[in-house]
Amino acid sequence: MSTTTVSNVIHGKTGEVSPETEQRVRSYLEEVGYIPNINARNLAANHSNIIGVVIKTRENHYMHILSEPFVSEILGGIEEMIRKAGYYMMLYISDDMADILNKVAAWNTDGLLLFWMLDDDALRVYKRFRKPVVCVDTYISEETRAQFENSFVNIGLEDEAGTHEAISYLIKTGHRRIGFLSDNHEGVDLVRFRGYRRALEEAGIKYSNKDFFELCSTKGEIESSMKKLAEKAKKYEAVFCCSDVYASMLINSCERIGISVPEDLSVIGFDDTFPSRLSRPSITTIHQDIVERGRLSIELLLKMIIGEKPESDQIIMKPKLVIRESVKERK
Amino acid sequence: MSTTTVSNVIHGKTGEVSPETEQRVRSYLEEVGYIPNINARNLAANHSNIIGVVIKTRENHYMHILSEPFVSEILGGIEEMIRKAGYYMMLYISDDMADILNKVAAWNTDGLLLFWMLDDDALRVYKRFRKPVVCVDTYISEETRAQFENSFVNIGLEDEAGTHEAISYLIKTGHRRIGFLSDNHEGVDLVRFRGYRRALEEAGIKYSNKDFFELCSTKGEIESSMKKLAEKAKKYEAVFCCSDVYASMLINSCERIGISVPEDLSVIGFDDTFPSRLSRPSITTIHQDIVERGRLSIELLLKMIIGEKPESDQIIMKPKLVIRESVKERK
DNA sequence: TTGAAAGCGCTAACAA
DNA sequence: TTGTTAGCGCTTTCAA
Repeated sequence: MSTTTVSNVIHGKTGEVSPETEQRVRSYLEEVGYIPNINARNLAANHSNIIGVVIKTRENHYMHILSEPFVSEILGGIEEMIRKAGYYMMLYISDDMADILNKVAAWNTDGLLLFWMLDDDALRVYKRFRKPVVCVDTYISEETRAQFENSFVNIGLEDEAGTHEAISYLIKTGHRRIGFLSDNHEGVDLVRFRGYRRALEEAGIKYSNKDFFELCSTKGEIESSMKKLAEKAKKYEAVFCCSDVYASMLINSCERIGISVPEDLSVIGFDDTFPSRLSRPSITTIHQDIVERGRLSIELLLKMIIGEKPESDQIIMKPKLVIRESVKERK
Repeated sequence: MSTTTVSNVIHGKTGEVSPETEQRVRSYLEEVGYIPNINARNLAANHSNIIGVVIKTRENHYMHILSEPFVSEILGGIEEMIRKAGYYMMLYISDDMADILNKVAAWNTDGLLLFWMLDDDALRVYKRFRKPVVCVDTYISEETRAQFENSFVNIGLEDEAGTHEAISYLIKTGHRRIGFLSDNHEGVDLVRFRGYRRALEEAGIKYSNKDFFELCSTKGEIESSMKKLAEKAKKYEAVFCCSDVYASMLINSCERIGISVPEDLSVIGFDDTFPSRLSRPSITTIHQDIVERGRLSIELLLKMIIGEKPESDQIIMKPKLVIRESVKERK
């Protein structure tokens, strides 16, 4: 009963082992309560069965990134998929690229899922890592993508079109003074902003910088910031919010100062996360299938890990408008 | 420049290395961009720098456990603490004890954080693991605790007293027909139920089995189940809910069938998670410092990992009532 | 202060 | 079909 034989039955390579031996080995394993040492296995096999999930955060955000409904929902899909495939998930949360790069290199996981990374940061990670990488919500140029040597897929969303649809719907239902609420002006939110601008332009509605409702989302300031924006909303007929949570918070702030939603102000959200259904009025929003997107990203990553080349290095999912109660038709 | 020397400077044992050599080693490390291989290190040193976080789930729950506000908030505190201490977090989510036991043994993490585990399941894990364990929200008998050989701390909450306070408050504000809403009847919720019963008894209010609002929280059924409970609530003056999310959902269901909160029905939640502030009316609830509890649990675990014996094997935190808008004084 | 060497538990190539 | 053996990259003991 040599190590090879034992190793073989452990890994189910029973074609190479006689049934009797296999049985013998199995009962022995059972008897001693054998548990493989994962570190040793990983070291020898040069893989880890770990998928690293990297989330780049902003410092001093008003809530921990794991509490963001979008994040917790997509992580749910991701975690489940990883677990069911027999892999382990390791979370790297950080706002520091150098830190991320080190951890990624040290652990040498089998694959990496990158959230909200900038174009060239994603590339830096890959240069260091040189194993399969899937990006979520990264706007990445074709030239950059080409440098990933087929070990890369970006899985995104039609943010521009989705926002355009939302704004067009507002315009169609009689709104003209429409604000755009966000806490930043880059990445995903920037693209959504473009969709907003395009919809306005197409309807011949002038945009002014004032129409950008810039929320300060840091810890001590978000409430007061939202309060100010609610005041400002008095002059508007509708506000598009870059997340359902912000939409929900805006509705509350408005109701508190006597602006009734949707009677006085229409509010529209994005993502169709849990809060949009929990809010009252429930929130009209742009739906995306978050859990499915999480699952799909892992599915793709897993395929690359076993050596399959992805069919395309970019998958862009389509969101769609879900009409609930927070938008009112105006004459 | 031998391996030992290099290893010594990496680990800061510079007492054993001459300054010149140290400098030489450091610049070499810098030059080649040295990154330690974590698996090799762990194998040799027989530790992992990983803290395992085990969450035992119920199958077919209406939302992924990571999306539960309580879970995501406490994980936020946990993740942050683990990261800042230079450790890594590995999540094991499962509803199967055998599975959990195997993973725990295979990975041989430095410590384990156990969520909502039953008394003897926690002990089984320890018997297998034999390293520091911290339990969160586990009701565990003194005899069981004694078997953990000082490598154990339970960090709980005064669930009974908290609920008692909530119910007493309802009674004081003029409510008598008070329901208790939960989706199970064990562990934490069972203890809360006892607090509810005690408060009723002390006020001389009779309890009937009908006063237990049992929510079916599985995927396809939660909405209809909540709807039924809202109907049932017509006969009540107040309902205590075992979570803020349920309180929020109940409020919505009630409003939809014309029961106004708090005018017709008072609703009280538990935990003081984000939804209690996001709801309208905002929810009167029992506050607990969730993030702090997460941090504290890791702090204790870390201490045990470096060999300190915990001062006590049980830390029970105190919740407190937060009065918001969902309870109305009745004459 | 430095270096040589054993060994952590496993995989996999190769030999028998 | 089974067994032997050389690493995987690191830590640590012991000798120089």
